Amino acid sequence: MKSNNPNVAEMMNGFERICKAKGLRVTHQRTEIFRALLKHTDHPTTEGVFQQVRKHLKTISLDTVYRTIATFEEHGLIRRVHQIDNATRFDVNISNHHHLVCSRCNKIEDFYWPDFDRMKLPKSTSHWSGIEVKHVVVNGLCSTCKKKT
Amino acid sequence: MKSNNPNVAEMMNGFERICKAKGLRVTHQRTEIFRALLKHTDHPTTEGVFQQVRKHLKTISLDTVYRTIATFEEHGLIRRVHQIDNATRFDVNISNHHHLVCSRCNKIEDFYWPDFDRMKLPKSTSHWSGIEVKHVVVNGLCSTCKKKT
DNA sequence: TCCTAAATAGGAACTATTCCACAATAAGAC
DNA sequence: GTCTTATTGTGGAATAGTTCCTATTTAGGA
Repeated sequence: MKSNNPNVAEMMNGFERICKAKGLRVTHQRTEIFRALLKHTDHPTTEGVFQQVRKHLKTISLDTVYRTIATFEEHGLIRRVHQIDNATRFDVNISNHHHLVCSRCNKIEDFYWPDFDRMKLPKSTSHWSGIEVKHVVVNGLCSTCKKKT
Repeated sequence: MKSNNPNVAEMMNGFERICKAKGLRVTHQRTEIFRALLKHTDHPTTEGVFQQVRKHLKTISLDTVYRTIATFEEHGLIRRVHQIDNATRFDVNISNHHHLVCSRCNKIEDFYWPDFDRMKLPKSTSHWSGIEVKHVVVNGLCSTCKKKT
């Protein structure tokens, strides 16, 4: 069983179904953008997706890719990779710790998890080397935002 | 024992020591920037650090903060919070999975870790709610970069 | 105290991203 | 097939985060 890419055709069907269910028009552009995202599981940048899609749809505009990706994100079809906003953030705390990130206000809170720290990575990661840090990121609502709900 | 902020004065001494050991000049600016980072454990942005430092050092330039932070990062004094580069990246893979990030080429590879997925978060995170995703990020060298070493 | 390489200030430049307005297009309901 | 309306292309302009450039300043060794 291929884990990453079980069946592009099937996923594309799913995509159409979801679009219709959400009242999103299934346009050529959206289809191609989604297909590009399915095909390139290496977490491309928006620019990268644009380059890919342009191979099939010469007239696509970068703005459309941005807009479409934002739409997909809103509807939970894709997710942005562990990034909070566009600003780089820093950490003086070099000790082993992990992060809770508030989905609403972007606040980051540290937490400790020794049970996790003791765990060994699965075998499937052994082709990588020089692993210094393993780090858990959890998304949720911080106590302040929770109250405001 | 206060875990985050054991003793600012002591940390500042450590800071000077490390700078000297590494041949870094202990400038006013660096000192203030490091102090600001120690004081604000909420993972500020560079802009945030700049604002803080400016309270004490009116003439500091934003660029200095950027350069200094980069220097600190190079020398392992601080660490950037789970972010790869400035481009937003996406993920169609909504299933539970985790990321290996190459410290050299920024490649992201997915891996699976069911043992981790089954774990329950520690009690210290229970004041947060609506936690949908917990996600491991591992930094290391991908097999391609490993060969080039 | 003097000297020199390292570091800084300030502003310009660059990059990723978003926004805009409006005409042209095309999806999907009928 | 027709109609309505969401979506797209265009191209430029705005924004935000970050980096670059150069003249000037300064830390720290001699």
